[in-house]
Formats: sequence, C-alpha cells, structure tokens
Amino acid sequence: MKYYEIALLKSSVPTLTYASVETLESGQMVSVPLKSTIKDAVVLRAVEKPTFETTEIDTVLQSYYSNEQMQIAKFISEYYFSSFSEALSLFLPFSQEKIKNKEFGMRNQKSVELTPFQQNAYEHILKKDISLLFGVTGSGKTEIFISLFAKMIEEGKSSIFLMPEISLTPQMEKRLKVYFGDKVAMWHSKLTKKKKESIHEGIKSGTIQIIAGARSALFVPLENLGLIVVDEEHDDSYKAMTRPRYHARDVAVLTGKRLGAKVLLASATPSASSYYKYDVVKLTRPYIKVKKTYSFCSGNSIDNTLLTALETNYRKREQSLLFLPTRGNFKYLYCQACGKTHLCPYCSVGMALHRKRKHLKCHYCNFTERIVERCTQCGHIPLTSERIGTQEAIEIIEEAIEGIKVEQFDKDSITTVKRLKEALGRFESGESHVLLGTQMLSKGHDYANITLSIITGLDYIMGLADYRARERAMSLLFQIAGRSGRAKEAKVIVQTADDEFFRSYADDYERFIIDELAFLESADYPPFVRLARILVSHKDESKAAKITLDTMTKLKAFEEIEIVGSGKAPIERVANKFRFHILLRAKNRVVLLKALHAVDCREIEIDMDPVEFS
DNA sequence: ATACTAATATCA
DNA sequence: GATATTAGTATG
Repeated sequence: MKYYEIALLKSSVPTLTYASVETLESGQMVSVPLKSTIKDAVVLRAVEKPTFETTEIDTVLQSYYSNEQMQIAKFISEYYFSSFSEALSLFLPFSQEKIKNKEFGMRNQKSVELTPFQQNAYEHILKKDISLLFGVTGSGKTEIFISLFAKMIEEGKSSIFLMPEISLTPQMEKRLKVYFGDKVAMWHSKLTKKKKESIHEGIKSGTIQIIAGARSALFVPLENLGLIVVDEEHDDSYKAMTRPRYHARDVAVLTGKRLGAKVLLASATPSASSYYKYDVVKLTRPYIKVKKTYSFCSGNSIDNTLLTALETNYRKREQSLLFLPTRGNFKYLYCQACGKTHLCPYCSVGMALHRKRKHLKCHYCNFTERIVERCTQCGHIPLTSERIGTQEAIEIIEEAIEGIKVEQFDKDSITTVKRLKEALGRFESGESHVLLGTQMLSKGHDYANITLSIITGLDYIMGLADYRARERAMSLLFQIAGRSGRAKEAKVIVQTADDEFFRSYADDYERFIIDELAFLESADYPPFVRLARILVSHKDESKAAKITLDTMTKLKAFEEIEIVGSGKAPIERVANKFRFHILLRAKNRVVLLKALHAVDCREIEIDMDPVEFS
C-alpha cells in the first residue's frame, strides 16, 4: 500500500492523506471518499505511512494537471491567499487520451497586411518576452494580434487571447473567425458543460489553437503555448473579486514566464503600473486619421449646455453618446468652481460624506473631520455632493428635446447579448439617437456614426476613495472619446470643473501616465510599494471589530509593514454582515506576504494588490 | 466546502 | 423536555 497527500477540488479543506495500491504521479486526478460523499481530488505527492488511519482512493481518473499548472496554482494559492485546492480548481485538467494527428506548421495561414507602423511594432514585440503595446483607439492593435496569432500557428504553437467582459463583445469573435475559423474558440465561465467539452476535444485534436476569452481562458489546458495577449490590460475586471482573488494580467505574465510563452499586454490607456514595469511598444499613428475637438464645461447635471449640444446634433440627424459614471453608493464633496474633491490630508483620496452622522471620513485611514463649507483649494462656497442616475438623465433629455430617443446602455438594461444586439441595432438603424450609459460604453464597441461624445461625472470618479482615481478618470475620458469619430470629425464635451487638469492631457495619455507615476511615487502607492487589504465580515458587529483588532495587534509585530488604516469598510454592511477592513502597505512583496501568512486565518480574507476598496 | 456534533434558542 | 436553529469543528 502507498500513501499520497491529496488536495480536494472545489473545497477549502487542507490537504489530506489517502492510501492506494497503485503508483500515482503528482497531478493525477482521483476521486476519494470523504465523510459519506465522493469528491474529486488531485495527488500532490507520495508520503510515508501516516500514524492515523487512512481511507483508500476510490478511483484513478483519466485527467491530470501538468507540472506547470501545479506550480502556477501553488503560486496563486500563496500569493493571493487561497487554499491550494481553490487555486487548482481554476484550471481545467489535461486529458490522458493520446493527442491525435496534430497538424504542425500550417503554411497557408491567412494573415493581414500591416501598415509600416504596425509592422514596426510587430517586429519589436517579436523580440521581447513581455511587452506593452500602447496604441490609441483605432491605431490597429487588433491587426497586430492577428499577425501574432497567425505566426504562432505557423510555428505550431497555441495562443491565449484575454479580453474583459467577453460575453458582451461579439464583434471580436466575428473578426477572429474571419482569419482563423475553427482554429479559434471563444471561452468564458458561463459556457455550458457540453460546449466546454467540445472545445476541450478541439484542443486535444489540435484543431483549436487560439482560445479567446475572459479571465478564465487563462486556465484552459493548451499544449505548446506560445503567446498570451491581454487586451485592455488596464481594465479592473481582470481582478477576481472572489477567492482566489488573482489578477489575470499578472497571472498571465507569470504563466508566460513559466511556460516560455510570449506575453503581450495592450491598451490605448495602459495602467501606470504596466507602463512602469514593462517594455513599451508604441503605436502612435492613428490608423484612421480623425479630427476631434474638445470642449469643457462646468456643471454637474444634464444642463442647458449639454441639452443644446445634444439637440443641435440631433437636428443635424447625427448621433451622440453620453457617459455617466456608474451609480455609486457614496457621496463626496467637490467644488463646482475648481472641480477639486475634498481630500484626506494623509491619503490623497476623496473623503466620503456621511450625511446621517454629519461628518467626512477617509475610507483608507478613517481620518474624520467636520463637514467643510468652503473649498480648501479656492475658497468657493458651497461644496456640492449631488449626482444624477442613468434613468433620470434619460427622462430629462427625452422631455427637453422633442422626438429624441435615448438608448439606455448600462448593466441594468444590457443584461444579455440579445439585449446588447437589440440596443446597438436600434442605434445603428437610427431608431434611437443617443446612447446613454455607464462604464459599459467605454468597453470595446465601435459606434461608427457618433459625432458627439459627452462625458460627465469625471469629477465624481476623481473623488472616489481610490489611489488610482485620477488614472480611472483619465482612462475613461480617453476610452469614451475614442469611441466617437471613427468615421468623421467629432466633438467631445467634457463636463468638469477641473478643465485645466483634463485639458492639459487631452492630447497625450503618455504624458499623463508619466506625471501620474511621479505622483504615485511621492504618495507611496503601487507600483512603488505593495498594497494589501484585509476584509473581515461577520454578522455580529462586535465580533467583526474584535477580529479586526486582533489581526491588527498581530500585524504590529512586523515593523516593515505599515497599517495605512483600518476600521469599518466603506460599505459597512453586505448581506446582513458587518464589514471591517485593514489597508496595508509595504516596500516589497516578500515582507508583506510574510506578515500576512503569519496572521492569515479563516476569519479574515486577504486581498493582494487590491483594486476595489469598498 | 460540507457533514456531523455540540450548543443554544424556541415552544407547547 | 423535545425540537428547531445556529455555532463550532474535523474531515485522512
């Protein structure tokens, strides 16, 4: 009889020891009896006969996890604080059946013609293991991806193409199919079991060589991986919000290193962090040269300035786009005169207005002060805190402008691909005239005929309790402005009281990133330091407070760790549970991981490199 | 995670 | 005192 340490899949149970008469390899998938049920599990390693009683492994299954998968899962479990099982459960195992007649070195791979600018970028990317493709909207990044995928196929290698929010971007699929047909498969977590199996078959037989999809596409078992592309790499939806709380972009970089695959990050508005870390390949010259005129106006509602602009455009029989930030739960104080948000003096993030308790509070460090009447920057009175929602905005516009039809384009109304296609269909046919929505507008859709883009609420984004608030606001401005004027000249109206800030960067995102990096360095934020957040959630408020306090006490033993702040989380209650948090900062990841592993327990949740602070 | 057990609340 | 609900714990 032999003994093996195994990890149960889809479970947070620590590793257990089982017995088997067979000789098993690490990574082998098995099923084992636990209590009165049968569970899938993975063999980790052979061990000596233990002192306690053991049960025998029930069945040895035909699937296995590769050494690389095991290693990456180990990293994810240690770095992102999940059990090994939870990390491994992200992956789809390989199948033991023999790979049949895999086609090698496909000669006649259809490819695209590249412009000299694209060709230049393409050649630079080929020379690097990891690079960041920085190209404005419409500069033709996709053609470069297609060329790279085609090259991989020629070399008999497979590729992964990550993009955010796959289920709502059918356009990219269509485009890829033109070049790669059945060689490309779209992957997302909501696929049916049957569809997943069929893709798995396609991979095994060697038909499918490109997997395109959201986060989870990173864990599809591809043989001979040559390339991972992470499009829209700045997008926060790459960060998983449940355990394991991994960042798909960062795991893609790690996976590339482990498997010897090339990694390409791409964005029109790259994150400051990636710009700082990786070799930048610029694709400056716009593919289609368009003229854009920016204008700025103050205000915080659908006012006459905006209505007039919308009406003028409507009368010209042209289409408009209007952006409102996602409906949030918090209000912030900002100045209508200069657009500045009232900031925490210690954290440089916006302070939240607590109406009921009549005070201002910093969500990072808990610094509290009386509500200020006067803007600390310019002295203007009064400060504003009101914001307006999507529904309300639509009503205002349709009431004010005779005959205009507004299309609602946000998470509330676009719940399925069907709804998305219908909304876009109505807009393209001219049945509706204004596309009004939230962040969703900035994600990957092409709207050919838009000649006017209105962006509101940037001041609100700027005021969020988030060290990347400026980056988020600027990225949104560029992403939304980039949606318009694909075909012809376009106007962009930015509603902000801080026009100086946005105006100064409106033509140059790179200059913004360079300045922002200087800010991040001076304020001690990533990529110059590491952040981690500890979340405590309990239905008994005093219990939650106690766990938080106990964790803090333990953390104070680690001198190299700074406790930036702690206390009630900005969203104090979710699902009837009280939420507390601790924000931590350290110079490097080693000391942070060491301290966190020392305090980790099942009562707390650790979020490494957090992107969400509510 | 989940089954099982101990502890505590609920009710006639 | 019996039963329902909840909290705690060990799982090989």
